[in-house]
Amino acid sequence: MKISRKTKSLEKIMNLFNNSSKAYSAVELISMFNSQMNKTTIYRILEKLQKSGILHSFVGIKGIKWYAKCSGCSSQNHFDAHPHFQCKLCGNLDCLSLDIQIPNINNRTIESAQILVFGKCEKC
Amino acid sequence: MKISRKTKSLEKIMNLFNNSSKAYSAVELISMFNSQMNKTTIYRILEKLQKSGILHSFVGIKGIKWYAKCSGCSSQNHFDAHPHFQCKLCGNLDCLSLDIQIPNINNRTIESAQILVFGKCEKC
DNA sequence: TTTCTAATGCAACAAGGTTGCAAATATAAA
DNA sequence: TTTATATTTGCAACCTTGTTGCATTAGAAA
Repeated sequence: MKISRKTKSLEKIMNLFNNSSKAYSAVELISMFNSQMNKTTIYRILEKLQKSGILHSFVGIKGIKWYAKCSGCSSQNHFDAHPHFQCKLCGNLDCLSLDIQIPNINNRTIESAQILVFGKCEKC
Repeated sequence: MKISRKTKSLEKIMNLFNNSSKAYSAVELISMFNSQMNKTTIYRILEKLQKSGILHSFVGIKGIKWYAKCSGCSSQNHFDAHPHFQCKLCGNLDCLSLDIQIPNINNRTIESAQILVFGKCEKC
C-alpha cells in the first residue's frame, strides 16, 4: 500500500515517530491527539503506515496495540524476531535491536516470533 | 491466593487443562462452557487459578487472553522466558519447554519476557 | 476552477473483559 | 441435622479498545 496524500493528520503522527525511537500505543496516541483528530482517523493512519512498511505493530501485555518505527522491514516481510522492551515502572516501550535466536522445534515450522521483554529502563 | 472451595465449575475447567498441554483462550472457554456456566464465572475462575499458581496467562496476537497450565512457576514468580507456540493455520496454541536466552541490555534490568512463536504445527 | 478520489468526522456498533448486587451454594460450627 | 457465615454464581449493566457505514471535506490533477 502506498501513501497517496500527505495530510496534516498523517504528518503529525509521522513527526512524532520520527522524533523518537519510542513505541506508542493506539490509546496513547488517541489521548495525545484527541483535540486535533478523530480516533477513527488515528486508527486508519496507523493501519496505513503499517501497511506501507513505515510502522510495525504488536500487542502489549494488556492486549492493546503498540506501534513503532520500522528499521529494515518491508511491507512484505514485516514480522521478525526483533524484540520490544517495556519498563515496568514508567510503562515506556521501545524497540531493541537485538537478534534473538529461536531454536528449531520438532515437527514445527517457525515463521516468526513476538518477543516482549520486561524490566527497568535506563531512567528508572 | 488459595483455592478455598472446589466447586463443580472450577473442577470442569481444571479437568480441561489437566487433560492436555494445550493453551485455551478465555473466548474459547466461554464458548465451550457457555451452557454450563456464566462468562463472569469463567473469568473469575481463571483469575483465581492464575493467582494460585496453577495457570499462567499471556496475551496472544489478537490481544485476547490465553491460559495454560504452569509447570514450575509459583504465585510469586509467575513470568519467565518460557515461550508459547501458535499455529498460523489451525490457531492452536501451546507451551514450549524451551529456554530462550535474552541477552543483557545496556542500562536496563531484565526481569521477564513474553515470547510468542508463530508457525505451522505438527498436524498442519 | 472543476473534477475525481482519498481522507475525515461522526455515530453506531462489536468484542473482550469488568463490576455491583442479589441469590444460591458450600463449609464450618452448634 | 440444622444454623450461621463466607464464598461462589448469574445477571445486567457497564467500560475500553477497536471497527464500520456513510455523508462531508479537502487535495491533486486537468
